[in-house]
Amino acid sequence: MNDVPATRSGRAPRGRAAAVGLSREQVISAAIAQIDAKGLSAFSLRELARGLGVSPAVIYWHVGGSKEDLFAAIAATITGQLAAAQDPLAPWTDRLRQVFLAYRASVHRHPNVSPLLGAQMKSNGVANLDWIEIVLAALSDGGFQGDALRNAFNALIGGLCGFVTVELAPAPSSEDGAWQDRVAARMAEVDPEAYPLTHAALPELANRIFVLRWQNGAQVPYDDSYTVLLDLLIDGLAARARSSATLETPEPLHG
Amino acid sequence: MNDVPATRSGRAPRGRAAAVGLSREQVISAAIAQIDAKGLSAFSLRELARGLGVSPAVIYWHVGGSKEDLFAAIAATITGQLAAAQDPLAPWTDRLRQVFLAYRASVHRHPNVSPLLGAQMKSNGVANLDWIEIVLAALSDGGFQGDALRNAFNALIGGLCGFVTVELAPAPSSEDGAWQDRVAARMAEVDPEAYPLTHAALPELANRIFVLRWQNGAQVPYDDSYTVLLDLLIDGLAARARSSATLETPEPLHG
DNA sequence: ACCTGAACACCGTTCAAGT
DNA sequence: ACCTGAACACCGTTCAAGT
Repeated sequence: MNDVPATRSGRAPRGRAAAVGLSREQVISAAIAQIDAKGLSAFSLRELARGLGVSPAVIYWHVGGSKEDLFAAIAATITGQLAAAQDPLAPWTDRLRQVFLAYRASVHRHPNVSPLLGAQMKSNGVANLDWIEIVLAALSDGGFQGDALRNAFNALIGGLCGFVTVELAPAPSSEDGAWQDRVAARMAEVDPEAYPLTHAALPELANRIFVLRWQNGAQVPYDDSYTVLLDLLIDGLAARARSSATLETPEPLHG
Repeated sequence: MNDVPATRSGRAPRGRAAAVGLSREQVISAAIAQIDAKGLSAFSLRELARGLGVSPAVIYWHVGGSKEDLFAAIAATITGQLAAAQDPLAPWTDRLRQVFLAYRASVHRHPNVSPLLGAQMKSNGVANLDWIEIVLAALSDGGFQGDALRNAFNALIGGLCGFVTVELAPAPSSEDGAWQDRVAARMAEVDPEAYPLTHAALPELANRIFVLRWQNGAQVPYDDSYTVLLDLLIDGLAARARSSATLETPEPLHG
């Protein structure tokens, strides 16, 4: 509603503070920058403070609580602008498609942050209401109510956000060539008698399917697989919506 | 093939070692037990060593490398028996259903370990080949080849394993009632003007859908939502399989 | 209001040394 | 072969104290 204050209190900093002049937003975006650069496992509050040229205690003052709170704030920042790229006049199926394509795109902009989104509930809890409202509205327009609405919502969020989480699961400490080599070597040794299909698929699928890969979705993105998943879900929901006027207990006709 | 050795070398331990007599398997299952009991964030190698009454260095000796290697071993243990409950004579759609129901069930047996499965690639890499072979064989029987096979495989694994990962995403440090209260309070304050559908859905959906919840799938499991996701995917794949004899470049008719 | 500096109780990992 | 004990370089978090 009002101007975003540059400092936590909204007043101009004075004295020694002016020389540092840190805001909560700056702390958060510095944290994102460090995670982008070095990976989540290399990130620490002390390293963040060092990068900002500041005492470790400062982080706590600005962001409050604990490391978990900072992570939650980061997650909220990244999923904060999902509602923007949304055409409210499009058919409900298209709106779902848009929103979940936007979700994946925004996570791919900061792949190292990904574990904070799908795999930590505290970050989940902050997620913005606009996004939820869009998904609920679309499903509602599709005729989903009650249990059917709940299950459709969960299947979409769980399946699609989950896909992105798995896609961007961090590999062992960045640039650990030894691990990549070992994975590749193990794949070369797959027994063609015991695992004929896996063996046959390897030349074409190695490093391009989950489980049989040594790089994650930041290096080898799964765009078309995600599209297939999205289509399967949305087409399936649309088919169910068509097949029954109301998907849950129908309203009484004269009530 | 041969007997599982009680010690790393396969020989009986002598001297001081006999009094401790630790095996790699014992270390791993002790680790799983501790994670089950206290959660992944409370787990540490030193705490594990303390629980075993042993020096921290022992863990490294048995499991090799680093904490990541122990985590990978834990993941492999948990996903290790997926192939067992499998009926190879069932239709390919049923085989897929069985395997992914078994996957979720086995992760739910150790919900606190869940982040190691979906959200860490090193654990992924070890996953057992039997499982992959089953999924590839089923899809192959369904007629999928080439890119269609790859995308179907990724959509299934990413969507379904991802769902379970999100479902079991750990909540803030166990028993943090303050956080749960704050989430519940925030939900009660949702503006009915700005978010009409979210507001209307809250009484029925609070704590039963992703994002708007304060407990994870270990306390509030999403069985039916998972079933819906599984049906959407398998039914969708079956429909695509029917609609085209071969899904990829067809074999020449007289080759 | 915003920041420093020191302190506390922990980590993961390595390595010489024991038996 | 298997284990101990000590050591190193780090953490997250808190708190009195400064301006």
